[in-house]
Amino acid sequence: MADPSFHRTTRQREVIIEELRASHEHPTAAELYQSVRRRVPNISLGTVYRNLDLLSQAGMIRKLDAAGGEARFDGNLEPHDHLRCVRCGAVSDAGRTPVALPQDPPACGYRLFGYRLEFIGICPGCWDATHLTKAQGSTDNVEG
Amino acid sequence: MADPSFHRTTRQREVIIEELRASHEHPTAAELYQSVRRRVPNISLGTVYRNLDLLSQAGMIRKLDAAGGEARFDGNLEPHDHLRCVRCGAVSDAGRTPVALPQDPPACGYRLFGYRLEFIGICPGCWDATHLTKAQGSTDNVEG
DNA sequence: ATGGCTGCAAACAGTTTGCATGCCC
DNA sequence: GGGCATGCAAACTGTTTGCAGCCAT
Repeated sequence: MADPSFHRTTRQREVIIEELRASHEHPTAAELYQSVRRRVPNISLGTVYRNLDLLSQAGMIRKLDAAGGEARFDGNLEPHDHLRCVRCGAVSDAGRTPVALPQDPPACGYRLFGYRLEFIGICPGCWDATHLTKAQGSTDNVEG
Repeated sequence: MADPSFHRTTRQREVIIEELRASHEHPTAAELYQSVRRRVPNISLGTVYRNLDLLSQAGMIRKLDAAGGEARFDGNLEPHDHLRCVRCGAVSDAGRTPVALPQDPPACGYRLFGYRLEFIGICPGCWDATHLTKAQGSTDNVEG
């Protein structure tokens, strides 16, 4: 968990990066595992996790948050924001909305170097589902 | 997980809300469990989880994300942003930085109703630790 | 009294880790 | 050849859930 300086180039690692870069769906570790498995059939889930961890610490991929649930990963390093569906947890890309870092943090004392902006809403699929069937209202509380 | 209309008033529930409202530290479920336990000694962790879930679905508290790790909870319903320490995971309050919701979502089709803004950085404590001892560089990748 | 709520503990899901072996440098 | 990386599986952590009894309404 410490010095991330030197890394070997293994087939597993290459394919993991490729698949993640190719996907725009912000896959979970398990999802990525499935797609990588098609090209490296006997890769193990543990290896996927180990590499995702390594790569995100090396700054080669981004790790997204998810409350209690599964982490999602993003191969797109361009600064950009996300749209998250409160209903199904899907994450879509959005452009970058510029936000100025707080310059005069009264007493926060934090060294800031970035921000994470996520728009909260309901994705088209879930919206339709809700408005066709009289669906249930399981909308975990939203911040905003 | 559905109809959040009617809830009873139990001592456990009251204390959970009170402790959460009183804390400005965005405690995890386990941390909250500890502080509630001082007033309701034989409450169970399961009850804490059940209530946190209920309350957040009722909109009475906020549930914060945490990648892979523990969820944190916020009793402050005022719209506000957060400062998150990449090193230790601590979460502090920040004011509200106004951000306009994307008005012309080209093809996103999302129904948006809020956003979540988190400034990423290193908290005073971790910063000091890093600069006193030649600490390790475990900085999970940051978004922004 | 009635059914939502609780404590307890077992079950789960996602993630991490130890170990022996394999393969990149 | 040396040591990082892998596959496998067990271990862990955080969270959820089934059940029998309790208590607010």
